[in-house]
Amino acid sequence: MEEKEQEKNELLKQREEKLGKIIELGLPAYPNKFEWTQTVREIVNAYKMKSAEELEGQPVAVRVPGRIMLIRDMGKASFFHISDASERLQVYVRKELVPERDFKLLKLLDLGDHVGIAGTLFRTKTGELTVKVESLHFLAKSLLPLPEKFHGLADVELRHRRRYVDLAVNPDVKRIFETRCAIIKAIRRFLDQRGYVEVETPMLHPIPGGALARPFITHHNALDMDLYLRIAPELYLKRLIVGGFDRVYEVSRVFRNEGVSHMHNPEFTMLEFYEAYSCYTDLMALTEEMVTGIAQNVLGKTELKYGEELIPLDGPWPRMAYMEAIERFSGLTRNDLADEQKVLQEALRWGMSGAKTHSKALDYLFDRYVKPKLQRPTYVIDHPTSISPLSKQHPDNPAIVERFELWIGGMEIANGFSELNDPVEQLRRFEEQTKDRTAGDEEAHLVDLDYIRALRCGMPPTAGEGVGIDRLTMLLTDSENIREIILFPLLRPHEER
RNA sequence: GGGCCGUUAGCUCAACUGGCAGAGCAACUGACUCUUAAUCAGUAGGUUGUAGGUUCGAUUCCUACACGGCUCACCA
Repeated sequence: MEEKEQEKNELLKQREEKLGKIIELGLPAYPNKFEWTQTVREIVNAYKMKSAEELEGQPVAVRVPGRIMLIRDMGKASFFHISDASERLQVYVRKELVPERDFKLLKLLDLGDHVGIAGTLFRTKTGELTVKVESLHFLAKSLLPLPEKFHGLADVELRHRRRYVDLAVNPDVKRIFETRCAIIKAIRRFLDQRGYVEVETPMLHPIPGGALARPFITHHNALDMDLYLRIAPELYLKRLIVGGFDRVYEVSRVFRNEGVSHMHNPEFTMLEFYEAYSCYTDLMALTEEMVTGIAQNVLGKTELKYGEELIPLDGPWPRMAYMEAIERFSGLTRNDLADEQKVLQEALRWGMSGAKTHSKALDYLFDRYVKPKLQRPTYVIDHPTSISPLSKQHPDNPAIVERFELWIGGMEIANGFSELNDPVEQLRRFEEQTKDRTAGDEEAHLVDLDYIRALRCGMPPTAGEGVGIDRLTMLLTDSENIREIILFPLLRPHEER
């Protein structure tokens, strides 16, 4: 059994032997520190435009760490590339130019090893920016080989299971996550400038609320109580509005115990923000400014390429009432849509499963007919009250609410509304939801009596909004699968071999 | 959860109708002091996802299972 293991890991054994020889050279196996002055990316950015003559006239000394990605050994001289997972830099080692021990070290290096390079910049005769090495420093060994230098790691499953390898060999992957970071930073900057306060509210909820979704259940031992991983921070943020934080936001993880797909990961990141003394039209204007601002900031332009589509973000973004949108794209008349039987039939014809209510069936038709058409930024507004238990009704029509969804590239990017602040009406809505739940709708909202108490204390007129950071990132990085923009997406565990 | 497709060397992929499991890269040995996926000569590397079945013989056909991709259903 053990012999078999050893045979299996021949590549591992070879590299362990090389590490042994490196130790024999008197070098530490895992040194603590390399004093560096520049990163690979800094060097490439700063000197990529400098000519050979400029580099020769004013020699640039560098000390740069990196991982070996490619070796071209020619006996008494050797070229290799080091990488910081963003950029690559060529390095040239010549036997007569480095200490004897460094040259011996060179022969013991493998693809994937971390090294520190000290030397000066020059250009080879083919024009590539290169470091002429004066000393070579061993930093850490890669005992397992990196994937092939040309194709890299292509297997999607392995890329996501072993993100560390994916990142190391595929520079575009690191770029996507840098863009994700830039998006979140731009959002914070945008809201901070407008007087928003960033807050943190509980992730462990005694009553899950703020969205229509099934929660994850967990348990607190000392208190012996079940808790739910939050499905939305909404109800806590509005409690803060009651308390006098007029503008709050939270960027954080929410958890929904639903299916997994190219658009859904069980944990994902939401921005939610609430602003007192505003209504939903104010937030539509704000969102337009924020999203175009982020695109400008992150991409340097306001036109997106998403899959086959070219999507200009220029405003003003059209607003389309929910019922009118269904009418327009389904070809059904207003009277048809008012007829519960007709709507149910139409939805079942499309493949809706199980018994559903009139409004659920309408929403189904919306997904089927309208959603794919909403490539350019569009606000769908004024949803039915029955599917919006936390939104405020129109003053002149209680059947619909002051709500909007922002659709771009066929994806729902944001959802906002004027917040319902009437505790009596809110309790009535919760009780409606309870009926749905009794009828078998596991996603229906639960009654949160403490939230009702908060509303009774008086919440000012307020508008609030949630933005799916993952979807926004997909849009801005032209990613079709949510797993491309989540570092460690949920996967079934796989037996290690 | 349903349907379709996939899983072969460390990585990327071949293998016709069932007939000795192959290449490139990586690795190893050697040559090479400006290379660009360096080149040249040689070597080694496999329980073909797992478990059964059919067959003289299975990477190939059948069944089940595991994991993944696409898609449909539900959700953001």
